[in-house]
Amino acid sequence: MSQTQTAMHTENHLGIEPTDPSSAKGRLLSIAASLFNQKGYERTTVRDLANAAGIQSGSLFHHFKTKEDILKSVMVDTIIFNTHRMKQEMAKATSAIDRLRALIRCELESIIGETGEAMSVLVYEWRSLSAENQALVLKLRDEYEALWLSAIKELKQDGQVLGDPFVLRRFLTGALSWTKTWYKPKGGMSLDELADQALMLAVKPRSV
Amino acid sequence: MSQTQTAMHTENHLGIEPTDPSSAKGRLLSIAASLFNQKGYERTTVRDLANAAGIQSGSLFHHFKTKEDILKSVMVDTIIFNTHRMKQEMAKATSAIDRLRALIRCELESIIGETGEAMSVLVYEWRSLSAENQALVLKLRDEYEALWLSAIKELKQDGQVLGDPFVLRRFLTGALSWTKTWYKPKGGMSLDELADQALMLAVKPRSV
DNA sequence: GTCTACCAAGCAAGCGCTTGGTTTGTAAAG
DNA sequence: CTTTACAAACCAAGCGCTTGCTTGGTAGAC
Repeated sequence: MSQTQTAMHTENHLGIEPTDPSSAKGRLLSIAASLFNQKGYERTTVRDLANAAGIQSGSLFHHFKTKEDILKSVMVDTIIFNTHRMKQEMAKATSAIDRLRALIRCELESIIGETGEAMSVLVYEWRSLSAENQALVLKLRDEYEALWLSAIKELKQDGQVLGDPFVLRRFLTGALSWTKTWYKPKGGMSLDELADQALMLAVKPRSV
Repeated sequence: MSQTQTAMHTENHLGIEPTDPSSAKGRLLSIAASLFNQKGYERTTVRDLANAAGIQSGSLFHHFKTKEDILKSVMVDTIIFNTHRMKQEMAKATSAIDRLRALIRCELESIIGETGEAMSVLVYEWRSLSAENQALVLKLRDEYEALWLSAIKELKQDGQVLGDPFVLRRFLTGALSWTKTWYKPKGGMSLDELADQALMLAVKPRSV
């Protein structure tokens, strides 16, 4: 099941290892993320996927049990990868507000950067998962969300944010994920500037 | 094409009339909105729709040219209806901040209230439209968005909002549409309280 | 007597997935 | 170095089913 893992130590609390991106399976997952993002999961056929990968449609089922298994793998890999990166960035920050800034930057990076297509799939193709796979993804998400809530609650205690931390996190989830539909890095605004505008939403003006 | 329209004057600047909700066609649209929202457009078959309506699948094509025509009608009707309501509420507001509050309340109402299922379809099933239908919906959306931008720009001139108005509107779009996934009216928070929390995001604290 | 709303039946195309067999990469055995 | 062994990766073909949609016809309303 698990191939030789020479690189990063990216295990999560459930003990699930991400797929090696340079393996054949990993290449298929990145193609799948791209197509699922462009056309949607249901509109993407196994023949589309195979065609983009340059193989026969039946050969996909050597790597994955079902089509849904491909979708699940895209989602799980993305969460694990981004949770890992976020933890690393959080550790570097020194103040409460820097921690929130790091979270916002990481989330924007994951949405707009290289894992962006997979992140969109994670948000938009949720309903196409079976109940069991939804539960699995949800469990992985919990770890990710816990990081956000602890950072916001810390700011709340310092009196630097208004309103309910849970509500604020959810507003931010929506606001940040939606950037995918309109933000273009070449449009004059850098990702850091975008992150600062988002931070402006969350935090009281006098404290920024 | 257009049946006798005794009720509301809900024409828009493109001259498209909404479907009468009490007609057979209108009933089908509300069923379609519900199923498209639950299962997604692609996963919903014409047989599912017909079954929920208590008719044969072929009979659907007496009312709509294609399956996509059903999706388009759901979306167009929803935009026209909500733009109309928003204009009415805007006219009642007396100050700039009240106008923004009215916009937020209207959008939340449209997302969480009776048209909520259709609004979700509008956001999530965008990709399933052909290019021509996407352009049509986009044109209707422009009128809706113009209302938002004028209200935010007015506040910006008074110095009551930070950051770029376009960016702020887009953050709000995401934040508000995302409420669909988590907000439950029975959970203790009223829609007005939710709207106030959203207003808190947009406007400087000292000005609320 | 025409029009709207519907039914019953089914077609052609496309779907996810299976099957049995072939190629390719790797590594120990001779 | 060559041979043998074996699993991983893939192909070619197609099965059984579901899909959106069409067709020719009928019941009831105004």
